[in-house]
Amino acid sequence: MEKNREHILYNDADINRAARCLKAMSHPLRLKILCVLGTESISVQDIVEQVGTSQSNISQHLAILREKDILGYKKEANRVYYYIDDERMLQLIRMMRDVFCTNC
Amino acid sequence: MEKNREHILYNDADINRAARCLKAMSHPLRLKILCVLGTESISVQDIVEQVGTSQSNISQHLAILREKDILGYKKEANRVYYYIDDERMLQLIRMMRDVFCTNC
DNA sequence: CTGATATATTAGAAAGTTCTTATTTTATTT
DNA sequence: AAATAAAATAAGAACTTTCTAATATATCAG
Repeated sequence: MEKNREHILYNDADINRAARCLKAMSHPLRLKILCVLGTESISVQDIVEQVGTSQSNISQHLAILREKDILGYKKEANRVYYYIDDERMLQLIRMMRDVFCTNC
Repeated sequence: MEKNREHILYNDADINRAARCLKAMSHPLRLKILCVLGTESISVQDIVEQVGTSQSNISQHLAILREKDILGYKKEANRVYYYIDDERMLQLIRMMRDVFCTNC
C-alpha cells in the first residue's frame, strides 16, 4: 500500500478505531471518570462522590466504558474497583492534560 | 484552589471544553476530514473525493466543525477552502497518529 | 435471617445525531 | 441573462444517547 505522508491517519480501520475511542471519552461525565481514575483503582462510591451525579448514572457510564474494554474492574468484598485497562486511553488522557489543562 | 496532583484535568471548565472537542472529532467522517486536512487548506470538492460520501453530508459535517471554531475557511472564486484553525486540534490529531496509527 | 449498604439493571421519555433527498444560494462562464 | 458548477441549507425519518426513577442483586454486620 502506498503511503501518503500528507495524511495523518492512513486507513479507515485506524480512523474507525480512533473514532470509537474518542466517542467513549467525549461525554463530560465519562471524561471526568477517566480523569479521576488516572492510574488508580477507585470504588464506584468514590467515583460517584468525585464526579458528582447519581449512582445509577455513574454505573451506566461505567458500563459503557467497560463494554468498550476501556475499563477493567475487580470486586473486593462488597465494593467494585474500576481502573483504566487500556494503555492507549491512558496516553490519551495524559495528552488531554497537555492540550486542555489551563493551570497545570 | 487546592490542586490534587492525582487528577489529570483539574476543573469542570477544562473537562467540558475537552469533551466538546473530543465529541467533534468522534465521528468517523469528521475525524477523517480532520486527518485529510492536516495542516493544509483543501476545497470542499477535494474533501468530498478524499473522504468519500455525498457533498451534502460533507457540507453538514464541515458546518459542525466550523460552528465549533475548529475549522476556518476562505472563499476563492466559487470554491471554498477549509483548514484546521485550532492549534489544539492539530496537536490532538498528531497525537491520535501516535496512539492509533498501526503502520506509520 | 434481617436490615443496611454497594452496585447493576431495566424501562421509558426526552433530546440529540445522522443520513438522504430536494432545494437554494452564490459565483462563474458563455 | 442562461446555463453550469460549487457549496450550503432544509425537512424529516431512523436511530442513538442520555437521564430519571424504580427495581434487582450481592454482600456484609448484627
